[in-house]
This record gives sequence, C-alpha cells and structure tokens, in this order.
Amino acid sequence: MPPTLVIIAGPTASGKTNLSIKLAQHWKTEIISCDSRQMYREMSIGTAKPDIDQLNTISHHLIDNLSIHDYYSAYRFEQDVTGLLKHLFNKHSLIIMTGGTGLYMDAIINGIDDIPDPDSEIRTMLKQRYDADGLDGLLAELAQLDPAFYAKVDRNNPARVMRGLEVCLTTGRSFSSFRIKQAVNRDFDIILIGLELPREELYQRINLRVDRMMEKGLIEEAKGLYPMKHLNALNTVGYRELFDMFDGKTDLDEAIRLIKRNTRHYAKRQITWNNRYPQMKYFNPDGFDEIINWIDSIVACWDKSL
RNA sequence: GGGGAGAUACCAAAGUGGCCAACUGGGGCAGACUGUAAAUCUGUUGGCUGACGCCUUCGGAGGUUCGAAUCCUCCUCUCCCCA
Repeated sequence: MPPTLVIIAGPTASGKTNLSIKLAQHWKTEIISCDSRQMYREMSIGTAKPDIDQLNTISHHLIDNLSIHDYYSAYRFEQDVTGLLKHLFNKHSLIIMTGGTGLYMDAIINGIDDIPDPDSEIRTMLKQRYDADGLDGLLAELAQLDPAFYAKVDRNNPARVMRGLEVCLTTGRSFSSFRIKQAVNRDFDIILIGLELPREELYQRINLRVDRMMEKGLIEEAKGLYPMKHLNALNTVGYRELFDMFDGKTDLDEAIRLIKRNTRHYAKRQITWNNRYPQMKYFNPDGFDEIINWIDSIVACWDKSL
C-alpha cells in the first residue's frame, strides 16, 4: 500500500472532528489538522478544537502550535505538513488530515508556489496607506509594478491588491513572476472525502454549536483576548462579534445572532471552495462504514496496480 | 361605543399618477479566491427566457384615467388612543 493521505473536508460543524477520530481509531493512525484557527493556542472554545479527551485518544498535529502573535501562511502550512508527513509515514501508511481551511488544504493537494515572505514593514505600510487613502493609489501602483496581475485581480478586493503589492515591493519582482502554478509531485496518494449535510440540518448544527460555545464560556475567553483584538488571528467569527459587544456596538442577543449568521456564511464559502475538487467523494458524516469501504476499495485498487 | 393610524415581495421598510417588478436593510441563494483565508471580495433574490421580451404582483372587489402600489367608493383585517 502506498502512503496515503485521507483528507476529510466539509463545512464547519459538519462533524469532521468526530468522524476523523473514529477513522483514526479504526486505522490506528494520527490526525493532522488543517484549520487555520485551531493552530492558535490562545483560542479554544470559539474554534471548536477537539477536547482534551479526544486529543488524548488520538495524536493530533498542528493544533496549538502557534501563538496569535505569530506570522503564518499557506506556504508555511504546506512546508509543515510535508515535513510532518515524511516522519509520520514511517509509522503509518495512512494519515488523516481534517479541517476546514480550503486554501491550506489546497496547498497540500495542488501545491503552492514558493514566494518569499513579505516584509512586515511593507505590509504594515500598505495597510496604513489603504486605511488613509483608499484603494486607488494602490491600484495605480500595482498597474505599474505588475500589469499582468493588475489585469486579472479583483480590483474591488483590497486584500488581493495589497497582497500583490507587498510581494512586488518586498522582492523587487512582479507578483505574477512567482505565481507559476508549479506542479507538485507528492510521494503519497491523496483521497478526498467531503462531508455533506442538508443545508437546513447544517444550519441547525451551527446554531446549536454556537449556543454550546456560549455555555462553555466563549465570552470569558474573548474577554481575555480583547486587548489583542487588532491581531489578524482574532479577526475570527465568534470573537470579533463579541469584541463589538464589548465596545458597546451591539448587545448580547445581536452578537449571538451575528456569530450564527457569520458561521453560516463561512460554511457556505467552504462548500463553494470544495466544489473545485471534482475528485472529492461526498458522504454523510454518519456514514462511517461507507467511508471505510470506499477508502479500502480505492487502496485495494492501487495495490493491485502496483 | 367614539377617534386616529395602517395593510407593499421571505421579513422589515421606502415609494404617493407614468422614470416601478418596485429604493434600502435584514435573511436567503450563487460565485471568486496562491500566502495572517473562520480572512477578503462579487453577483443575485416574483414567474418564464440564453437574450430581446413576455406574463402575474403592492390586503379584497369595483371605479376614475391614455396610464394606478400611488386618486375615488365599498369591504376585510391589524394597531393605537379615549370610553
């Protein structure tokens, strides 16, 4: 059997965590998290991390490995995961990766070009320019420095425009010149499993989970992080709505309403993202046996062809 | 019982004779996305159509008008105030 990475994808609250742990127990293997927020050790309740028992049952990687003050990126994730896998495949022929961060997942599936980390001062400067003067000046500069990228960026999207610029300004080269979509050859196989629920049911689960987070003390957790609210890691559903409440912009009921709504929106974006993978095979999160059978059948097929 | 206000699309709410299939917000739906991505951005939301366009809408029934969500009459319902 060739080394195999089974990726469990699906929108938030679709049951990825529980299912992955059951699968990991079945195969006696380990789990790599693919979740941009569960990496931060300062956040727990609002990111729906696996609980202590779950973490003790199965060993998880890339959870609590960062501080909210740290720099991180999809490229670093790709480096971290490929490094980890090299090591883990010595112990297991099958590894599970679970999580909802589409871009990170994509960095593993399709690879991601090697682009230098941006200079943090340049990043800050661009943000300040944007806040002060808006997008027009930045767009004009981007058109100069990288006409090819300028031609296809979404010019309404400040994040995209600033990203292009920060690379141009940091490296002295055009952003486009780095974005070559270099094909990757992984020395392992990937099986993509998507979890799917009727929309209505998914939304119910989301609403319920938010209520549970509140019961577990999300407000307290957010309160502790409030002084750092400007950090990007804290620009996260469940936290920023509470920060607004602390600022007196909303009351508690409204904050909860918004957390639920924004989580639903987030789930929808994840579903849309996953649609880009025609090879993704969808299952109901309760379909444990079907999933096992499906994966076994694929692996058996590969074994035969070897 | 008397007086007043109002009924608009999934919800809220503008519109007060033609520019209205109807502002706006919410909610929904759909999409883009190679770097802090739980982020950031876009489209759409009466029906049919690829499109031109056509059809049915603004509580109900009539009426006035070349033309009505908008004016008139009656009816139904809701809300508020006084009793």
